[in-house]
Amino acid sequence: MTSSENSKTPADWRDFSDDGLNPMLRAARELFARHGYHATSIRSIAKLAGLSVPGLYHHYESKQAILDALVSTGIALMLAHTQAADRESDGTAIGRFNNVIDCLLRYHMFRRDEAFIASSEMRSMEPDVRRRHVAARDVQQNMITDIIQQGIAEGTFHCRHPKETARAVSSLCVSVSSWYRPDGPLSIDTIAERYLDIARRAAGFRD
Amino acid sequence: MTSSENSKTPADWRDFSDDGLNPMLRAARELFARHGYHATSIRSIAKLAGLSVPGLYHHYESKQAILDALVSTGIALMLAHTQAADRESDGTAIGRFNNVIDCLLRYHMFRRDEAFIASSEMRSMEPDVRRRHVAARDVQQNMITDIIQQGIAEGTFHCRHPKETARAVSSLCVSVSSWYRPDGPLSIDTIAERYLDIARRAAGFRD
Amino acid sequence: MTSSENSKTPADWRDFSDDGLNPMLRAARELFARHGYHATSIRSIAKLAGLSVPGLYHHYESKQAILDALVSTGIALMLAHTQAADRESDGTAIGRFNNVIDCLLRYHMFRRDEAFIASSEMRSMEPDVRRRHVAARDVQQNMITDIIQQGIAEGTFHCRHPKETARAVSSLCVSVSSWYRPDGPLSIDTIAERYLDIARRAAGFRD
Amino acid sequence: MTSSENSKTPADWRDFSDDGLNPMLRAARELFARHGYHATSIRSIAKLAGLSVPGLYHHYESKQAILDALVSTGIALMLAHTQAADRESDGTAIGRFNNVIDCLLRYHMFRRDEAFIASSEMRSMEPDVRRRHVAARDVQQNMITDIIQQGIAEGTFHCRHPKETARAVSSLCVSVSSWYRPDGPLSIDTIAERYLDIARRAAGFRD
DNA sequence: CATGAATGAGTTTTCATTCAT
DNA sequence: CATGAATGAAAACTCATTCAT
Repeated sequence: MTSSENSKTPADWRDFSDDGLNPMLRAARELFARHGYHATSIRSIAKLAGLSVPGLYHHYESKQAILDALVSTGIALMLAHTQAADRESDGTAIGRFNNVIDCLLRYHMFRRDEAFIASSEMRSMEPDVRRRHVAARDVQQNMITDIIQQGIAEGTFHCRHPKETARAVSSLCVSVSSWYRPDGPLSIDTIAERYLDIARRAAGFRD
Repeated sequence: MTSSENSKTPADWRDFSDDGLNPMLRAARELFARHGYHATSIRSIAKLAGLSVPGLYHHYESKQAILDALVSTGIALMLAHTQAADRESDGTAIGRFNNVIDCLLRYHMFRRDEAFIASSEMRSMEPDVRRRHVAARDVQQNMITDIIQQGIAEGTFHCRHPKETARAVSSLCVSVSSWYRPDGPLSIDTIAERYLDIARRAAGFRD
Repeated sequence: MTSSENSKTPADWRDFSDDGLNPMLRAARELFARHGYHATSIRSIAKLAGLSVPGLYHHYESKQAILDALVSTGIALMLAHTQAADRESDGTAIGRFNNVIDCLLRYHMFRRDEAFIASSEMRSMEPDVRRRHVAARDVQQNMITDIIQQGIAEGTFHCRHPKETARAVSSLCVSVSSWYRPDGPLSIDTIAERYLDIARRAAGFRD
Repeated sequence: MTSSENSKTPADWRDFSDDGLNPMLRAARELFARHGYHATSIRSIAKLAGLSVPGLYHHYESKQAILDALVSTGIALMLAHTQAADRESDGTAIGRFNNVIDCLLRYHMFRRDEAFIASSEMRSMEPDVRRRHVAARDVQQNMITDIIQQGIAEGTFHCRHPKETARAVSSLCVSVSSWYRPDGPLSIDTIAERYLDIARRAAGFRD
């Protein structure tokens, strides 16, 4: 249920090519993203995954467990990659910011569907599951707050409300997953570059 | 079904106090926002609205019609207010930007639930309904793009990609509706001020 | 609710031109004939009749009462006409047969819908209503049995089972209402002539 | 869902003893015949068949599908038997007529309910289903027309309008299903004999 | 008689889930 | 793991009918 790449350091934090999902989670991802959790039936997931309904239940004990697994892998992947991006930066606030936000933007494009589900189906999660994912998201947000605060201390970022700014920057990255289409006019590289620029300005960066 | 404030110029574009919704739409708003469209039953809407299921059907011919009515009034309200905010500005790019984004932020807090539903339940809308709302959202987005382009021409805004920037600014405002809580630590005025600041920087404003 | 022509002797037993139905019964007739009693809603009857639902209830206390009224008028009309046809015959078995069956065939074409409903919606009638209509149908059937028995006595009809034969002849007439269409290739006169011929032979008439 | 007897030549065209229907179709047959399609609920069918509503849906995808299956088997059975009866005749018009009409009469008594439903619920069938059954009925009618025309050519049948006559004869057989009761005073054999006699005369047979 | 609002009881259908094989 | 059968609960929606105005 968990691909090896998710748990520890990824070889390259810019690379999201192997999605490491089994056919069931892949099916669920497609359907949850297209129709939403509640509008997706277990039968349709099983069908798209190419197995029977009891076959699906053999792997996941409930529909909720599928959502959980899907979002868990997604968030773990996001954290592992952004943490690697952070570690591999030059350690300055702007270096960290560039790496982490670039990574976050890429994640929300390469893994558009997981990312979209993680943010749009919070309401559909049972309390426990929800709490875990909210906590994971907070870790991500704190990472950005921390970077901005470091930048303020270093004098390269100029903003008065690091927490609000971090949330705004985070929202910006997340929002990309709701409109990005692989067949759109701009490449992931181009979008990442432009949005990183916008994020940097939003955070009050001046060189 | 349509409050007088929605159709024409609102008396004060900063004022969203009268929601003008009937008990049925109010119930639907609460439930759609809390659980999502598909997780909300007609029964529960009727119950919360204080009438029977057929009583509800007497007013709205389907669940979809309720969603449509709710989102329609919401978007009409948003457009009417932001357009008033635009008209009542000093006409400079920064004046327009300040007014429109301030208005948009306030809308997404005062009418958090309608706004959230409008953005999160796009998938749940039938093609026709969806098309209408996508079109309305585009009008809003174009207004921001136009302002930013004017700012570039006037030399007060410095950004290379007005369309992307407008989308980012718009996303920022929308995202507020997904975390704002009336009982949170910051007032609407404070949040609006801080986010407007962030948005201005994101758009490359320099005075 | 009852047209004057139905109650007593009709001026001409061959003439079914004035249907004497009010708009409500006319609407019910069309809809019951096309979709069946249970598949027809009170709302659709009211709509087609051009009045409101409570308006319809002002005239008929229930959907069942509408069916009753419709079938009652139909059967009364049928009986009045066939009895007139019988009275106006020359009194011989063949004379009576010719008149009565001709009349019956015409009724089932001119009043195709009422006739069809009367036979197809027996199951939809409440016990009391049903009993009354079954009784009325029996009167009609007995009239034919009586004629055939007279014919046997007179030596013009040759059949061993007058009751079965009467039922067969009656069924033949009723069945016309299930396929006859005013815009079909044959005129009512032609069909009446041909079917009367068949009926006469079925009853064992020899001249 | 399909009994072996329906598809090909029945061992004995006079034998309709094995109805080959599963409990669901048997329940539907009873209820459709007694109350009509629209007055019968899926719940009542499931209950009479001894299973739950979703259990019923596991086998038939809709109420319409049940009607279709029921009428399809019925008509297939009728055609298979009458065609066998035709084949096993001596090939003369009167031999064919005797066999086919005898068979048809027996079918409409032994399978009174299916036969009655097939003719009374045409209106309740969706266009496609309806078309298929109308076509099947036409095959049956054409068989009779063909026999009568052969009889005219052979000089044993004397009638001027073979098509109308065939329809009348067919109607006669069908009508039996609407009044025959197994516990009535006459046996199937007796009724078949008497009605065949009437039908022969109606068709203008003279030996 | 029209209008508008309302409702209890019902409809067909689908859901997530289970279990025997 | 697949198949086939099954189910309680609930979904959206419609019905005939009523009543105040």
